[in-house]
Amino acid sequence: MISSPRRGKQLADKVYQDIKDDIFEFRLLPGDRFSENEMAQRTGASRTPVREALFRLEREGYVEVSPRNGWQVKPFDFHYFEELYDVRTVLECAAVRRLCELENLADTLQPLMALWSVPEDQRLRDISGVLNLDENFHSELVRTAGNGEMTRIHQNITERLRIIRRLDFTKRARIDATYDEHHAILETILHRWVEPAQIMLKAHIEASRNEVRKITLHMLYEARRQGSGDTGDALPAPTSGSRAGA
Amino acid sequence: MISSPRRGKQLADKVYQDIKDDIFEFRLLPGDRFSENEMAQRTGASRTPVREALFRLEREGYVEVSPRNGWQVKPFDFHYFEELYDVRTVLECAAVRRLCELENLADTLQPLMALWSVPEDQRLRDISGVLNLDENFHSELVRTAGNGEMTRIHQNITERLRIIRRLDFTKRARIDATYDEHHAILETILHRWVEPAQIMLKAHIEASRNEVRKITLHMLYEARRQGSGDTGDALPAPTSGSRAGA
DNA sequence: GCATACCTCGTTGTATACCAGTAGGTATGC
DNA sequence: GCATACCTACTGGTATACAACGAGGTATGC
Repeated sequence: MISSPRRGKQLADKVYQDIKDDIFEFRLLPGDRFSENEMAQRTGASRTPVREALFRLEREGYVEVSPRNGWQVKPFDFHYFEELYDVRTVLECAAVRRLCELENLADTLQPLMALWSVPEDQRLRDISGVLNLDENFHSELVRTAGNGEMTRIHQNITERLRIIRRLDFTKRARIDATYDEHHAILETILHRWVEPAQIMLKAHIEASRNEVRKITLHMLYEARRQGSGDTGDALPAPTSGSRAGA
Repeated sequence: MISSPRRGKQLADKVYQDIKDDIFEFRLLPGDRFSENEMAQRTGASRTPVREALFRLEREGYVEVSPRNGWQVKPFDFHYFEELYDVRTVLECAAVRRLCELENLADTLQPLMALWSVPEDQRLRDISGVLNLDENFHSELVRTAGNGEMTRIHQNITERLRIIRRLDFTKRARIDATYDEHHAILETILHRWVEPAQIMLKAHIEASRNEVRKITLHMLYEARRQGSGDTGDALPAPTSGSRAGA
């Protein structure tokens, strides 16, 4: 059994994924500071693979380094998330246009169609499952459009938004809406109605985005309530108890 | 005199820039292979900063590594460049739409307008100068639209396309056209005519892209003429004399 | 009590030493 | 002559040692 075609960087990759998971699971909180040595101990690796992992995470916008002063998990920047949503919308609308111009549209869209036209009683009900499915829908929409670079960029944005979409605590109410909207969007694309499909997609993303805005306001309120007032649009680590080590 | 606010990673940054320049100036040719030790000698640094630089270049798509088999400059992949052009067009068209919806449009666009409505006798004539200006026009168009993330992504794409746009040997014939088209696009945006402006912009990019296509065909022809026939869409290092070291 | 200067400790940045795996040449058996 | 198996040299991956720099605490002068 060949485990993977490229064996190199096993540790660095593992450390990268570990830290990223820690951030996504909020074991590392936005604002938390740590040093390379701490992280090396925490992950059991040496500084070299840790640094490589951190540099990748830095480029992807999850952490930042001050030259001789340690690292920190980037505080939430909601303005930045808003911008990401905008770019995401632009890319997906472009994908829709491209899809509508495809020759073998029906065949291409068939797999997605199958996923999203299941009868009501066979729909997934659990939140995280639907969240995954939803993410997959949008990714596939772009991927199916056929531009690899656009797919890569969209994937990157999706991942960066995931941390905040995971907070979407009111999602349960929107599960059925999600199924219906996705199905409707696909149908519209199948009819090659470009503008209507784009409008529907925009509205769909906007809905999800409004959830995020609610969370934003809630978190800002919480942060202001218990913290000092100097946190404009950033959410600091709530207490000093959220140490990275241990 | 404070040379720079962040002093860290001086060597790694320098090495990164050096290698990138080598690639852009074709001192390192697409397909060239090299090891980390060679590159360390070549740049005078140790492997650590060299590796950091290479990882960055890898993520940006300029080089690739095979685990225990050395690095190589990524061969030209014209399909990939085509995709980048597509994404670029999508982003810039979105920027145009956003610009047309701006409140203080005239003020915002004023600097660009000043640059591109100079009388004929004051226009730049040298190729590389106009190339820079042209790149700047498109970057500013996006930046002015106000989405930082979109700007960042667009900037990244622009840089990746630069290596091939530098080959645009027929540009001289298009200098006047470039000035005229940029000016016209700006005027159209000022009138808030979204679709016309987008169409003009698309056509403008398409023209530049056709130059690239010509180069593509030419280079493929050259590569096939002197190399073996197994290079589908990749351009290998022409001869074994293009060694990285020395 | 306060400001300032110094010193220490911890941080990242860089260099080097060590490890593991692979490609490719070479020798050997047929 | 050919195929196969081994062996070596070189690769990137990882760990560690060393250097330079900065923040922050502490002591000292006022």
